[in-house]
Order: sequence, then C-alpha cells, then structure tokens
Amino acid sequence: MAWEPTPLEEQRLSKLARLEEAGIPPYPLRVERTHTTAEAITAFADSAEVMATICGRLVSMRDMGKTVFAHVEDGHGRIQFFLRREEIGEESHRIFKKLLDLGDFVQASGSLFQTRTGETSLRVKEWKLLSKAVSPLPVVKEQEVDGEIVRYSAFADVEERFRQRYADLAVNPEVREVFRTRARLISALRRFFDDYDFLEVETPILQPLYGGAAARPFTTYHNQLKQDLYLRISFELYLKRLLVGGIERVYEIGRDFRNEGVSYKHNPEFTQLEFYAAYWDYNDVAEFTEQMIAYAAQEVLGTQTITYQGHEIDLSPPWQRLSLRDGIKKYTGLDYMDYPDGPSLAAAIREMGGQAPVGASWGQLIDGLLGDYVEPNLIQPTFVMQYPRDISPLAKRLPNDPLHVERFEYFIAGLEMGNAFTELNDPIDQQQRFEDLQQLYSKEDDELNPIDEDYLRAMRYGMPPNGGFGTGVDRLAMLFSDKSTIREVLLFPHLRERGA
RNA sequence: GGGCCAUUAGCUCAGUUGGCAGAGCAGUUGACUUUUAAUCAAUUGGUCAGAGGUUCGAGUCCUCUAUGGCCCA
Repeated sequence: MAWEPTPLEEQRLSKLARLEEAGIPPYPLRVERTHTTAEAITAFADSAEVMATICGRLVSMRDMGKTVFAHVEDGHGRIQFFLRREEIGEESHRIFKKLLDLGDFVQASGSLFQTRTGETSLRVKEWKLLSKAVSPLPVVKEQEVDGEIVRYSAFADVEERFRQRYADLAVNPEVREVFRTRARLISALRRFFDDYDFLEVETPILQPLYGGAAARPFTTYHNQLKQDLYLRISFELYLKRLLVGGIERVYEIGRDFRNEGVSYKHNPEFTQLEFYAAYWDYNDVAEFTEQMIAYAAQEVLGTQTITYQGHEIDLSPPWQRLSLRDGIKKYTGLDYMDYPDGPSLAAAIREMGGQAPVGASWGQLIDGLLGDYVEPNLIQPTFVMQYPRDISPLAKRLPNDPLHVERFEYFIAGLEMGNAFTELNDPIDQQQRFEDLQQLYSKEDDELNPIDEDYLRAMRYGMPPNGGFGTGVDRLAMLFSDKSTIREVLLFPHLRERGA
C-alpha cells in the first residue's frame, strides 16, 4: 500500500525541507562517535574531565527556554544531552528545538558533567543530525519510581507490535532483551556441542522428499528442473545419512517448516535443533540433554532455577524419568496395556470421558492421552520414556517388547520440548516400518511421508548405533525469557495478510 | 474448524438509554537559564476497522467481511 503522509508526517517533511534550507543535511554520509552512552557514563565515573561524541536516537526532549534537555538512546543505554543557547549559539539552539523530533538520530560532542539532580549528561558544544525520522514512533514515557521503571502509554497493541516489529524494538527495550536472550541461548547451545566434539552442518531445506516427522509440508517448485520440492519438516534423515558417512557426532540448528495451524506454540516456520551421536542410546541422549539445558540456563540466565509463568522450575540434572505407561496410569488411572489394540483402547478412553478420534491407531490414542492428561502436569523437567512402536518409525524397539521403542520426549512447564530415540539402524526393519506406516495414514493424508529409498540405501551401507534428538529452540527461548507465546520470541512471527 | 471478545486521534484509552466524537501523552504556538512523565497557557488533529441494514437520527442496535486476542477442537 502506497504511503500517504499523515498530518504529523507532513509536519516532519516540512521540517526536513527547512533543515535542508538551513544547510543541514538530514541524512549525512559520515558519523563520528567516540563513546557509546554506556562508555561515556563509565568514563565520567572514572574521570571528571571527559570529552565525548555520542550518537543515538532522540527519545525525549524538554525545552526550558534557553536550555534544552534531551535523552538520547543507543544500543547500550541512554544519556542526557544538555544544550544551552549561549553555548551552542542562537541559530543552532533554535534549530535543535524547532526542527528536531523524537525518533531522529543525532550526534553531539561536548564535555560530560553532572546536573543539579545528579544525572550524568553531555554539555553539548556541537550537534549534528544523523537521520531524520519522518514518521513518529509510538510515544513511550517512563518514570523511575523506587528503582522500578514505570511506563506510560507503552506501545502495546499486540498485532501492531508484530506487524511493525521495528517500532516495537525501537520503543520497547525489554523486547530487544528477549532477542538477546534468544541469541545467547543459541550461542550457548553451540558452545556446548563444540565442547563435546559435535560437527555443525547444514542440510537441504529444499528437499525432493520430506520425512523425519509426522507433519504436512509446504510445497514448491523448481522451474528450470521442472521438479516438485518440499520445505523440510525435519533434519533427521539427512543428519543420519552423515553418520553412515563417518561423522560420529553431528548437529544442526536451523529452520523447519510445517504446514499446520498457528497457535501460541506453533509458527509455520520455526527453529529446530537436532543432534545425532554414534554409539549412544536414548539413555545417553537423556543425560546429555539435561546437562545441555542446565548448561544453557546457567550461561544465559546465570542460574538453573528459572521462573516460567509463575512456576519455579529447577533445570538442574538429573531430571525425573517416567515411562509413558506409568505416566498415563498416574494421571488417568488407565493402563493401556489392558487394551492392546486400537478399538478396545478407544472404547476405554471414551468410557472415561476422553477424546478418541475415529480410526486412530493404538499408538496415536496413547499419544493423545499423553497430550491431554499427562503433558499439562509435567511442570518440572521430565523425560517420558518408551513410546508405542507404531508412532515411532525411526526408533529401535525395546528388547522383548514388540509394542514399545526406545524413545523419549521431554517436557518442561507443561510444554513438549523435544523428542529423542535410540535410532533404528537396521535397514530391513526400517524398510518394514516405512511400509507399515503407509497403512497407518490414508493415502490422501499429507502427514504420510513418502518412502525415502535413498535413506534406506544409505542405511544398507551400515549405520553405527546412535542416539538422536530434536528440540524446538523457540520453545526453549520462550522458557528462558518467560514468554507464553512463540510469537514473542520470533522477530517476525507469521501473521495473516491484512486486506487492502 | 467452533465459541466468546476486541478494533474510536500518531500512542494508550473513555464514550451513559440511540441524540453535537472525548481525555492523557505526542504535535503546533507561547512562557520559563539544571529539567527528567518538567511545568503553565492556548491550540491542531477523526472514513469511530470495512460494507450493508434498522431508525427522524447509529461509535452505540442488526447482518456480513477483515484482522487480532482468549478459550475449545
């Protein structure tokens, strides 16, 4: 939609023209900066005589007549500018007051001093406009009351904050902090993997076949190759090919795409972490996982005890381990082993008032029980272990148990955080599982993965026994920043297109 | 997919029984030589999300649409 200046924008455009008439370029090429706001304040604390040139965005201005007080914010904090007419000249003083607006970027040089009220400020000798803001940012005023920052008229409209994330970030410093936390989380995870000799890799996002999870894909098309392609729904099958290739420990952090509903914990594209380690089983993976999350919390938050939506959560290892069967028994009283097939289990679930979709398999029903009755109760970190075989086609079965596989999911704060298996490395069994899976879903169901013959070929060359793991990085970011929706930890969450 | 709620000035929000569309902040003009949500005085600014309907008259009641939020599936 083409821009139509609002009356406020018209005013600023006219100021911009007047600045140019006064010989002040509104978007100059060169900038000088000797100190960030934070460096200036530190330097002044160390020495009374400090000259500084500081750059930043004008966030408040108080015109006292012959004196102007303004706050300028940069990436490190904010500092007050103090401008006096007799020090900067009548013309410069008038232009600053009349032609600058909140949101403009400015540079100013002078000496640091303390005002009567004790605030470290820059006594401006010279200033320069760095960038004129034509559109007014949402106005946010703050007051410090007993050390607490009180916000007035914060920019709070959820939809507008996400549609104009730049404005959200510009005026809401705590939003910037969320994304610093997220970045520190990812960097801590990488450090952890590096320390354990994992190789970070990148595998195809555009894939001729999709697999590794039960999810609908996005489809696209390569024009020149005349080839249908899918955006990946997981990294699993590619990373495990690398184990065949002799890479013993491998991980990837990247984007997955699932063509499903949008909710407080789902975005169509999201960041996934997967790793695979040769010679590990799911118990090794579980121990590694609890170490990894505890390490990340310590690195990012400085503690392993976090508060999430009012719950105090202790991430320090070891975490509780619970078999899926015991978990469901505990929270429903129902032992699914008493109902060894889909129809009888469905009947039992309906009898106790639960949801049992028509045609759901035994494993799918059990997974439903987990989600409905167990998951919401798993506030403290918990590994739920041993899953039905029919919903876990990539995991090794338990010895002497035809119905279960060595798989866990882990839960924190009632959220499913990740999934892991002792990975199936028997190519004959894998082929059979893939074929069985074709029966589980109808042919029209996109969640039915096509059989990946190339993956089976790789496995036939010999794949070392290994443990694998996947987790949603966004959900970890939610946990670490105490946000209840995934959108708050995505810079540009998916929103429906707004009509013209 | 279903239910409920929301959408009014740049931002945050009021708006009574259907009867002239408001406030604070921001903006503009003026006063003020250390203020800090500066203060004081004056003042500008509206397609009440969009379309249709009921009515003498609709921000308000009805229908549909769009977007968002919460809950359920």
